[in-house]
Amino acid sequence: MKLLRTFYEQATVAVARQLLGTYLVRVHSQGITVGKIVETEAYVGPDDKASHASRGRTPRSAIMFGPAGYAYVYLIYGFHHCLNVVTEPEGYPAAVLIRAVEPVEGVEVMRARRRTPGARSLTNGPGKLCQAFAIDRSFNGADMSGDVLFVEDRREPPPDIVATTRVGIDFAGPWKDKPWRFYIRGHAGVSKR
DNA sequence: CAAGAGATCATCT
DNA sequence: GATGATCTCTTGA
Repeated sequence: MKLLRTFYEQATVAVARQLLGTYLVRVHSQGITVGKIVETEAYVGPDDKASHASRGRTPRSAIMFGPAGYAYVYLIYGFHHCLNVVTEPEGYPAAVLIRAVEPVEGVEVMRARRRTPGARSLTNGPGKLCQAFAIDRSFNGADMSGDVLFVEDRREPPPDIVATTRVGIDFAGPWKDKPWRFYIRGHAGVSKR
């Protein structure tokens, strides 16, 4: 079953944890790609110094202030796109970054879009999975309850979750120590242990 | 296997 | 004008 707005309106950390073990689906004319979500990070509220929303509402961060269930996609380091889903009620800026998935369907399409053919490194990082799933800035603001990009809950038993600190945010002061990165314990598709 | 450099641009100051 | 919610390749052990 497809995850809808009511799911994403929950507390961000709860959404980040519950997304583990669900399936990211991308419908494209080249073929459908599906990946099991194995790693996420939560960016929570106006005070989280690691979050793009910590400097208030800007043209870029405005989407995080909006209603839940929409995609927030941005370009980082001039090269890579990162995919987030906006969470919590409208007016409260928060989102979940999808950091890694395990390729499930459409592996050949993913391989064609990626540089390295190594199956294990196709989608084990936020920039990598965006490339493999053909997700770019045109998806910023896209409705993730729609038919092109969405998440499916296939009702599997909940995974064993590891909570640890987020990656690449050393500048965030006390907020860098928040245990808001989550991944499935022991899973090979995680970007970093 | 680990560490480091370089690539490159939208966004905010 | 500075800087990143990263990735890949190269180097050296």
